[in-house]
Amino acid sequence: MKFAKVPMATIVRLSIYMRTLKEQMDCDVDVISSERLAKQCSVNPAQIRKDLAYFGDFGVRGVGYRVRDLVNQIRDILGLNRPWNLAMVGMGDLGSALVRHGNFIRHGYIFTAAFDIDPRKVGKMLPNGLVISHISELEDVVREREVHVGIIATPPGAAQSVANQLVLAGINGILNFAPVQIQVPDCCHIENVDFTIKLDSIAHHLSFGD
Amino acid sequence: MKFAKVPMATIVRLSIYMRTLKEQMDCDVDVISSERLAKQCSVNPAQIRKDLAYFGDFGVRGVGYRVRDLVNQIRDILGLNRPWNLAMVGMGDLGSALVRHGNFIRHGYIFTAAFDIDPRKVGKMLPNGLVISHISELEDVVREREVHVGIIATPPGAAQSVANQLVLAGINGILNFAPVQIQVPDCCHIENVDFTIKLDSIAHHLSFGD
DNA sequence: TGACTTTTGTGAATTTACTCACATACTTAT
DNA sequence: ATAAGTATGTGAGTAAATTCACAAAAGTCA
Repeated sequence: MKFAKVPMATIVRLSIYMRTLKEQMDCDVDVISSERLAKQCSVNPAQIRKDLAYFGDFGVRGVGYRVRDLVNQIRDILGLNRPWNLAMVGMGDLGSALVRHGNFIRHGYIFTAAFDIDPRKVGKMLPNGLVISHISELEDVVREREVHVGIIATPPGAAQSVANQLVLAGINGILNFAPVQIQVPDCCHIENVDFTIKLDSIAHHLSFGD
Repeated sequence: MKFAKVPMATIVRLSIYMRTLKEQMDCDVDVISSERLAKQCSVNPAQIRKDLAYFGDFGVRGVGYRVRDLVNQIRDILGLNRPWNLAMVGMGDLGSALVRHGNFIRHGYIFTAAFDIDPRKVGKMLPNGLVISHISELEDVVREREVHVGIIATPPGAAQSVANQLVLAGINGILNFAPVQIQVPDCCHIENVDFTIKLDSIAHHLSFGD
């Protein structure tokens, strides 16, 4: 195992590898080569081997990688071998859809809180049993329910203020769906999910080729 | 204006610059320096100047950039000076929320079609007047309504098949919300929106610091 | 007009990331 | 036991992206 600085891009790719490996597991594939995995993930085989080499020797020469073992290794590398509690802030169309979306559960993430500023929504129970809290209670509820990651799905204008409150409540990880650039202190890691930016890339591509 | 190869990352940043510049316009800011814009976008000022320099000289030395002009310039660079028609495939929770979401409209994108495989959903009219079509009609409807970009919000298992149909219908741009790696021919540009991957990055970060 | 301030545009330096190519190690078959 | 066949792990080479640092250009004010 080495201790060189790991590129951020490697971490992202590890997630992709894990997802693809899980699919393979479902198809009863026991062992996979970097070449085959690479094809499925649309990356270079050497890239995969190098990405994994940052963290140890997980393969068997002449054979490949044992799928189940590698999934577990990557799970450990990413820190997914423990529960992570999420809080959704902003229960509009998008926020509600995301909370209901099975994808978070499937990957081991659990919503333990949901907030909205609209008093009419507060108190309502979601299909998963979660009750919506008012945003004024954010700090208390976040601490009480040990929320690790805050998800922002508010209108753009409210996003920065919500982020501030989350940071104040001790949150160090934010997933932001609001289409604004949010400023957070260094202690807090923020990731943006911004589909209009992705659409813009597509528009550019359609307009001007590569 | 130069003709060097433009990094993909530059295109993504241009979207971010444009969004931030629009916010500034709303605050009646006429002129902005690369330094100030950089701070708001959390990038290096030289990065901004270099990104813009790929496409021309848009600034005034000693002054900065005229906000309104720069927004227009970036709009042209990204190919957003024309309408783009979208089709949503998969009208579950997420797909429905996205179609209702104001963010696409605000950026000039228009949904001209929506598809689902569930016969009970077909024929229903959405708030914006759009009627859901059955996925079997995808090719015809896509051509008829001149859809430019297909958005996939189906369950993972259906995503690849939907992508194939979209490509067959002549679509060259896909925005994929399904958490699977989709293979498309080179003629088609695909962007993935994958929030569990982003969450994994956050989990890693929370577990192991930087 | 000319000195001073500001901020762009950009070549050069640096940092970061990716790919190649091959020695190494493991399996299988004879 | 040995040779043949595969696929990993990695040093070296390549490519790409970012940041630095400063000359050039525009504005301001005496």
